[in-house]
Amino acid sequence: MPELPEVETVVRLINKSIKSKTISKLTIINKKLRWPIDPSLSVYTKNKNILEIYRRGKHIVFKLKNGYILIHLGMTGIIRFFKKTSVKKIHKHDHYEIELKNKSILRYNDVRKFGSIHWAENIDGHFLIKNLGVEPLSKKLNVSYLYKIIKNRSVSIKNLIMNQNIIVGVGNIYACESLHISGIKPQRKSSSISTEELKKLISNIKLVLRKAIDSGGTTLKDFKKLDGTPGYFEQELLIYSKKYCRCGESVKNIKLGGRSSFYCDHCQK
DNA sequence: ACTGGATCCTGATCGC
DNA sequence: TGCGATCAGGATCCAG
Repeated sequence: MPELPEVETVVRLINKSIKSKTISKLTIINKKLRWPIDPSLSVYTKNKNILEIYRRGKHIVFKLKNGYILIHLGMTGIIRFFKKTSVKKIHKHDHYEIELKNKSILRYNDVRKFGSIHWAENIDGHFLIKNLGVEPLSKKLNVSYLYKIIKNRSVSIKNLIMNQNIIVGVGNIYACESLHISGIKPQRKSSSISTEELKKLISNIKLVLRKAIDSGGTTLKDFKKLDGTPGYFEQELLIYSKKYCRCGESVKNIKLGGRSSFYCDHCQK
């Protein structure tokens, strides 16, 4: 489910929803995730104040006084928010929950178990964070930064912009969309991209992500619901999962790095 | 150092 | 209707 805009939306909604800033307890329901959940998380977070909740790449970060909770949603991670009094039943794929002082609860559910939760005393040194690339919506993503990287790379440009060590937050859908709008075929070798094309690509990555955040903000209101299978940005997609391009040409779907890659032979060079 | 492919897991959907 | 194959918005690990 989650690329940068979805994670950003979830973070904003959590910030908006939670009234109490104190964690009363963190309970592990099923520790089997991408990495087994460290039981110490419950100890470190008990009765701690939340100083800040923010996003880094596709990670959700809870900053506490004594360290950080790092949450990744994987493919199918969902965070539900509810009052303790209204919900008690544990659902099949629930993995942990964070209870706040005022009895509201954030509960994590993940069908495919590709998500994760970690404790980090020092976030910058954490193995999931330390090698992350630049935030795409920041000024750090610019032509000179990316040109230095692409000029010596033979990997496809789509896989390159999805590489979290280079740019964070861009996943399969938004990679396809950005390349489509930029008129670039996803399978092109990174080194073959001209500076003109790169300039276009960078500004379109930013554009697509911003638009998706905007629409996520208005349509993802029901993220509390477990069945909140998101359809938010879907209506705005131009190429991902489409049969036909706007130009009328049928859309091609090839595998790159094992992922479906949609493009239009006519509109993308 | 870089690259493509296999891999983790469950459930929905597709084709026969 | 049933059943196996395929696919899913992620990212790590591993061999070459």
